Amino acid sequence: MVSDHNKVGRPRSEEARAAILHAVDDLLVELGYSAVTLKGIAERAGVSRQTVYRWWSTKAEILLEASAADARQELEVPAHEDPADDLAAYLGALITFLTTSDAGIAYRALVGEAQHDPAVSELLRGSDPIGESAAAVIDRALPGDSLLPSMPEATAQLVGPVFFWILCGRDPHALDPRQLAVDFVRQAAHTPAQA
Amino acid sequence: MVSDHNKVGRPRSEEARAAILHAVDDLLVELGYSAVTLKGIAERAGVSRQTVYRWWSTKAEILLEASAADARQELEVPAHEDPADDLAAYLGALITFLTTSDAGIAYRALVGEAQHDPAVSELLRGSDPIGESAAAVIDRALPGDSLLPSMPEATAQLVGPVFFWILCGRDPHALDPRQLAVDFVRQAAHTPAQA
Amino acid sequence: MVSDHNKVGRPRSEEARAAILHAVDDLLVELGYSAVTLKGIAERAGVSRQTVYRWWSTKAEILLEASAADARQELEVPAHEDPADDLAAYLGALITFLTTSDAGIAYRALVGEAQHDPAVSELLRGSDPIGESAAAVIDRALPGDSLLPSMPEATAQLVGPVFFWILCGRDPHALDPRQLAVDFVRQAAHTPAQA
Amino acid sequence: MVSDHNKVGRPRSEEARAAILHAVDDLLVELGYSAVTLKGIAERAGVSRQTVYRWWSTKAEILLEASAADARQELEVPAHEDPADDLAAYLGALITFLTTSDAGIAYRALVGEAQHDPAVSELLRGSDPIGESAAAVIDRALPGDSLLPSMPEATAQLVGPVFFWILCGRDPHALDPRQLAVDFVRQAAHTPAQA
DNA sequence: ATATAACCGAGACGGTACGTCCCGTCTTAGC
DNA sequence: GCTAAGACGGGACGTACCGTCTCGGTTATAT
Repeated sequence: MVSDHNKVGRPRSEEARAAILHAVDDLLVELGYSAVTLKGIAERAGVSRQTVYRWWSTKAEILLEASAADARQELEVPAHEDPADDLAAYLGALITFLTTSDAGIAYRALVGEAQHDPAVSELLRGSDPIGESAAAVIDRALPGDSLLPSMPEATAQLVGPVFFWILCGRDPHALDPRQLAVDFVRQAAHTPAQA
Repeated sequence: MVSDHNKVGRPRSEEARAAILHAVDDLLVELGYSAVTLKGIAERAGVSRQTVYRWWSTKAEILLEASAADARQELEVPAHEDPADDLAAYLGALITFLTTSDAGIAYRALVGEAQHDPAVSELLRGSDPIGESAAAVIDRALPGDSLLPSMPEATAQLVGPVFFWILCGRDPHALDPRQLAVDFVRQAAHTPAQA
Repeated sequence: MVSDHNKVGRPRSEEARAAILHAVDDLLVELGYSAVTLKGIAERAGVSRQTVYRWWSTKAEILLEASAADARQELEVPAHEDPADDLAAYLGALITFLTTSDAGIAYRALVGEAQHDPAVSELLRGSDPIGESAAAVIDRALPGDSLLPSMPEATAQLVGPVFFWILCGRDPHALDPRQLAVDFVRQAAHTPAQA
Repeated sequence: MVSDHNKVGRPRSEEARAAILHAVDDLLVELGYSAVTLKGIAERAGVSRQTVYRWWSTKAEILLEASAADARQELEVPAHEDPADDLAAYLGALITFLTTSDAGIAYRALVGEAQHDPAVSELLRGSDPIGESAAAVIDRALPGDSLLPSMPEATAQLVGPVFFWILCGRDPHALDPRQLAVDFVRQAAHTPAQA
């Protein structure tokens, strides 16, 4: 099969899809999450409202699709030899992501919405750029470690402080990624195997 | 000063105030944050819409006033002799607060809204039950510690993992407060004094 | 052109339009002008409020559209041979219109509103059932008369007394259309041609 | 009796009364009838809302009290020898009153309101500056005339054309008071005595 | 002198309509 | 069958004014 549309009738407009994803990105930055409306997205994208509804149900879904790939990419950091350096670089990237990146603003908005709306919470559970990137970097920096059996908790211990700090609206410049990384390494090193 | 109203004109109705705060609490639990409306609050409270607007600007403000005292109270835990026990008990209370308490649901909704709305973020910065309670319990469990110079960061390290875990919608039963407390104590014990 | 809608998008609902016009008519008679509200019209018509606002700006506009055709029809009277009879029949119809007809009540309400609101005044100037019908009947009863150069003033002289009498709330049964018609004919007969 | 208040308790404040009457006059001219509110009157007068409600029920009542005396005075015109001159002078004053005088604007607003509200209609029937002034001037210009038995109708015939013309929003400069007066005199002269 | 009574201002109260915005759905015509 | 356009019923928004009420305070007469 050479095409995956329904084979009958007009195919889905790829231009419309892209226009919508760009529009939602732009509007989020310009107006903030709560001022983004499906009506506004459609108008900005030069697309009819029905076309948006045909492919997505909520603005959260559109936003997730528009930002997920960017998020994943922005949280990939080059490797460092020293584990603490590696983790510190990652935490620095995480701080930048959560505070200044468009995709990060989208991500925070989605986490925020998830606190009000179980559907968004479910959506997010299927797409967890922070958890995945943190697991990857821990695995790289501290390979073969006894942490692995409890990796999800370890990722929470790594990113949790930064996440809490920023979502509570504190000044991100007061955070010291290197210190956090060092603390994490020390703590992890002594964690006994969970056999 | 014994009364804080303007002393001229009809005094504010304490009944209306209480009815509104109760209504917003009830509605949050029944309908969820995004389905709570100022109109609905007024109707549930048996109060005119204007009376709500006279004293609050947004549902976030009402919700904060309705839940702040409860939150503070629910995050106070009895002391334990062993520092790790003390911190573990606190983290257990925090998990319960964030996942099952009405005030905790309100708090999560507010943190969520703060990601969309800078005004709510500002509001929350002035009322931080988790940060305050965490600082208090650290100070109690690890007194005179070298942590004190960087207490805000220390609180983030203590509560961050739990906060991240729950706000991302993961299963709270998978968390082990005791293990998190032990990790925190070990990490704190080796933190060098910050000159 | 066979249809006057924009030809793109869903066409205007003729049912909604008719329901609104009927509703405003009914409500005017039941409640009186000042108790008619756009909200009430929409509810009575079983229509959303926005649908009313989409097509009209004020209740005056709706009322005018709802009553103009009726007014015009009610002020057409069969011809009489004798000019005084013709004019008297017209004045009788005018009295009935202004005091008992639904369209007449609407018309009086609009003239009343025009005293408060220049927009309504402007609206009425573009739709003047009394002036037009009076001009027609004068032209029919006293054809080729020297009145024609000053027809608007002549119509005012014909209908003015009735109009004043009724709008000031006096008893319409005390009016004698025949006498007024005779007076008007005599006065008109002697009016010199206006060169 | 030297004072007509209840003789016990604080007497009515004459300053408040005057301030209210001035305020309603000013506001009518500045904003137009429909934008005049009891709230606005009270604020402009520097008076509490309750004080207004204590003495008047509606803005129509206040407006009537504020303008009736002025209306009566503005419609008194010096006598002329020639009856047609006398009536023409009166009609000129009437046109000026209805189109440019503050009291006349108030009067038109009240007549307008009377078309919506029977209470205002009743109110006006008890205070009819145009009818009274017209009757007086007819009696003066055409004394002992056979018109007297039907004076109310005669006043309607005199003022009706002007009243209709202006309330329908036509250009008052197009009116010729002298011509109207002449027509009225001719018509009246031939009216047979009403047995 | 001191009640008592009616007034006054200020301003909160429940209520209701305003006009606007967005929701999600629908009904067209056109491609 | 998808698309753009746009009307539809619905409902919350925040504001304004309604008429009423409850305060503290003022100014009279009547004891």
